[in-house]
Amino acid sequence: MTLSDTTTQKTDTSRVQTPRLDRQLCFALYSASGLMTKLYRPLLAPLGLTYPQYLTMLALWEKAPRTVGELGDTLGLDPATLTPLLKRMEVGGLISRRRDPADERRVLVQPTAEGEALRAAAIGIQEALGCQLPLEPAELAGLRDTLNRLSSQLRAAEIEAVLAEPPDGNER
Amino acid sequence: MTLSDTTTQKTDTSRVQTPRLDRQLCFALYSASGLMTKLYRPLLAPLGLTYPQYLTMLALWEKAPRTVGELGDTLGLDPATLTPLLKRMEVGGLISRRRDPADERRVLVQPTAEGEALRAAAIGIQEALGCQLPLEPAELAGLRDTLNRLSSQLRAAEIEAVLAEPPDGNER
DNA sequence: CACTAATTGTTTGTGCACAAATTAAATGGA
DNA sequence: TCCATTTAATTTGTGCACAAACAATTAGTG
Repeated sequence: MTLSDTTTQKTDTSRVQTPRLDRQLCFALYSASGLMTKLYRPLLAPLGLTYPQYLTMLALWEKAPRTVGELGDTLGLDPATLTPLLKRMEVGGLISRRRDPADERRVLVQPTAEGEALRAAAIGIQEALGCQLPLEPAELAGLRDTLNRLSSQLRAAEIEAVLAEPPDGNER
Repeated sequence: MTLSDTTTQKTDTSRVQTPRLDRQLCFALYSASGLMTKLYRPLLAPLGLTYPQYLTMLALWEKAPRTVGELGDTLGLDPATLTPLLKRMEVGGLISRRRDPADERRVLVQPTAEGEALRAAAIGIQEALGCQLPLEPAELAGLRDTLNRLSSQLRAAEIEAVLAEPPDGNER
C-alpha cells in the first residue's frame, strides 16, 4: 500500500492500474456516436424526425415495403424498439403500417407520400454535414469501412458467445 | 414519372438517389457503438453494472471525488442523465454522493469500498474482450485515435453551429 | 447590505433500447 | 384433422439520453 514494494507489480491486486477511459475503443465509439447524434438533432428537428427515425427513413427510402423484422435486421434494432418508434412515425404521417394479407403475422411498413417528399431534404442534410466536417472524403470513407468491418466482427463475437454457452443442463 | 425522360437527371427532384444507409459514417458509428454495448452487457451484468455505469466507474477509478458536472464533461453526458444514473449506483452501493461543504451547489461523487473492489473484475473484462476481437492491437489503437480526432472535430462543429445562430433579435 | 445574475444540480416530459412475457398467426407432424 | 411448435409483432418493465423548467446556492454589483 505504501511506496516501498515497487520491485514487482505482478500479482499485486491492490494497486492494479485502472483501464483508462480515454484509451478504450468502446468509449471512443460511444462518444463519437453520441456527438454525431447531437449534431444531427437540430438539423432533423425541422423535418419532424429524430435520429433513429431518420435512419429508419433511409432504410425505407432504399427499399419498401419492409416488415418490422427486416427493418430491425437492417438497423440492428430490436422489434420491441421499433414498434413504438414506427407508431410515432405513423402518427406523424411519414409512414404507413399494415398487416401483410399473405401472412397476418407480418406488418408491412412503407413511406407515405409525405415521407417520400422528405428525401430531397435528407440529401440537403447530408451535404450540409459533409461541409461541417473538416475531413478528407477518403479518410471518412476509410473510417466508415473500418467501422463496418469491426461491426461484422462484433456480430460474429456475439454469436460466438451465445454458442459458447454450456449446452448441458446446469444453466440458471 | 415514367421510363421516358432519363436524358438529364440534374434537376429532377422526383428521382433523386437516396443516400444509402450503409454508406453513412453516422450509421457505421451508431451500429458499431450499439454492438459494442451489446457485447459488454452480459459481461457487466454479473457486476451489477450497465454499460454507462461502467464508463462512469472507469472515470471515477481514475479520479475521485468528482462533481456531477465534471463527470458529465468527461463522459459527454448531460447532468440530467447522470443524476438518476448516479442515484441508482448509490442505491447499488457502488458510489457515494454528498454535497460539497465548500459549495453546496456541487455534489461530490466517489466510489465506495465496494465500488473500488470492482476494479480488478473490470480489468478482467478488458482482457476477455481483447481476446474476443480478432483485431491487431495496432489497428485497434489507430481506430480509437481516429475516432477521438473525429470526436474533437464534432465538438468543434457543434460549438460552431451554436455560434452561427443569428445574433440579432428576430428569433421567436 | 440588498439584489440581480450566474452556476449547479434536480425534476418533468418525451423518446430510444432491450429483456422477458404475451398474443396471434402460420407451420409441421401424428 | 388436430395440436404442439415455431414465427412475428406487441406489451410491460427498467434504464439511458436530452430539452426545458425549476430550485438552491454562490458571485457580482450598486
